[in-house]
Amino acid sequence: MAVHGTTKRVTKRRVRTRANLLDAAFMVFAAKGFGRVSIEEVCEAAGYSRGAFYSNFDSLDELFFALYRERADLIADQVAGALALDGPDLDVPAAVDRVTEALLLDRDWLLVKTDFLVHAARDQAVAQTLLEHRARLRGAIAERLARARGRATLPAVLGDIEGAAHAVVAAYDGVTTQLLLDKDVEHARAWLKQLLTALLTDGSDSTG
Amino acid sequence: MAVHGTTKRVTKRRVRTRANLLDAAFMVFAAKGFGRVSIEEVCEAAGYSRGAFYSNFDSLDELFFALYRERADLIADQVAGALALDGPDLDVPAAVDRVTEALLLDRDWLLVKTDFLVHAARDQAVAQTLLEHRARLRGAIAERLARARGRATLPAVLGDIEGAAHAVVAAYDGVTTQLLLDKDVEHARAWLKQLLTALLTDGSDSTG
DNA sequence: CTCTTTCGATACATCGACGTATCCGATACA
DNA sequence: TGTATCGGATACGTCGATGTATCGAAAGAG
Repeated sequence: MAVHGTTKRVTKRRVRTRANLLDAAFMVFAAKGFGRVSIEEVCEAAGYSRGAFYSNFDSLDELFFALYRERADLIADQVAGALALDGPDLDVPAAVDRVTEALLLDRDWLLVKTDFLVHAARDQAVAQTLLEHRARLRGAIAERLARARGRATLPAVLGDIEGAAHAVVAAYDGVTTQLLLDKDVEHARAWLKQLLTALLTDGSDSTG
Repeated sequence: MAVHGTTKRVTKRRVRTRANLLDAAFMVFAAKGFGRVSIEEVCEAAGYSRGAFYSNFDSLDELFFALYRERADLIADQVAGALALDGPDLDVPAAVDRVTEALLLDRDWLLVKTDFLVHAARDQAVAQTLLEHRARLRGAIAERLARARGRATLPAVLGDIEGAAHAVVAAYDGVTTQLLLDKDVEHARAWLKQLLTALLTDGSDSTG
C-alpha cells in the first residue's frame, strides 16, 4: 500500500517511546509539580535520553498539553460511562454514588489537573481547551439530569438544568481543593455525595 | 532603652526593602506563576539586586510562604469584617452579598492562592498551615451561621453547622476554579450568591 | 537479505540562575 | 558629628538545563 506522499513512516518504536514518555511525565509531574520538573527528569524517569524527547515533542509545555488531553478524555469517558449505567430514567442518589466513585479515585490526577488549571489560567488558548472539556462534562451531566425530572425536583434557586449541572461541577472542584490538602479520599467522597445531594434535591424530599 | 543583647538592630530601610520585595513578588507571581519565576525576576521587578534578596530571605519558597501568610491574613480579616457588619442576628442573604463582594475582587490573588494550593498539596507542612487558615475561616462562618438559626433553617442534608460552613468554603473554591478560567468576575459573583443561597436556605423558603 | 529511512543516543556549546564573598554607602546611636 | 554596625550592590565561580548537530542502530520496504 502506497501511503507515501504526505505521510511520514511512523514506527511502532516511536509510538511506544511517546507513550512511555507521557506515562513517566505523568508520574513525575504528580510527584514534583509541573513547574519544578525539567525535561531531563522526565527522560530519566522514562529511561530515555533527551534526544528521544526532542524527537517527539517541541517543549515541556507541549508534552504537558498532550498529557492532559489524553487523561482528561479518559476521565470524561469514565464519567459518561458511570452516568450511562442507568436505564432511561435517572436515579439521582444512585448516579451520585457511581459518579463520586469514578471521579475521586486518583489523587495523582487531581494534582496534575490542578497544575494544568494554574497553567490555563495564564494562557488564554489553553484555558479555552479546558473550558471546552468542562462544557462537555457539564453537557453530559445536564442531559442526565433532564431525565430525572419528575422523579426528583431540582431546587428552583439554581435556575435551569444547566445551572444545576454547573453547580455539580463547582461542588466537584470545591471538594477537589479540600482533598488536595487533607488527602482524605474517603472523606472527600462521602462529602461530595452530601454536597451533591444537598444541591440536587429539593429540601422537601424525605426519603433516605 | 536597652533592647540590646539578643536583638539585632533592624533598620527602617530593611523593612521597606522587605515589603517592596514582597509586593513585587506578588505581581510577578500573579503574572507568571510561582513555578516560572526566578529570584532575579523578583529583584528586578522590585528594583533591587540579588544581594538584597538574600539578605532578607533564604529562598523563593520562604518568600512565597511569607507572602501568602501576609495576604491570607488580610483577606481573612476582610471577610470577618464583612460578617461582623450585621447586628447580633445574621441576615443570610445580606451576609452572602457582602461576603461575595469581599471575596471575589482580586483575580491576581486567586492566581497566587491557587499556586500556593498546588505547592501545599505536595508539602505536608505547608498544607498544614493552609488547612489551619481554612479552618479559621470556616470557624468564623460557622459562628455567624449559628446566629442565623431560627431566622432561616439550614437544609438537613448538610448535617450540623460545621457541615454548612464546610459547604460554603467548597462553593467558594468551586467558583474560584471557574473564575480562573473564564475571568468573568461579575458572573462568578452572581453565581456564588446563587450557590450559597441554594446551600444555605431550605428549599421551602419562597422569598426573593 | 539488503538497503533506505527513521529513531534515539551522544557530544557539544550556550545560557541563565544560583549562592557566596567582598566592598561601599547608609543608618542608627552616643 | 563621629563611629560602629547594618544593608544592599557588585563580581565571581559553579552548576544544571537547554537546544542542536551528528552518529550509530533499529525497523520497515522490497
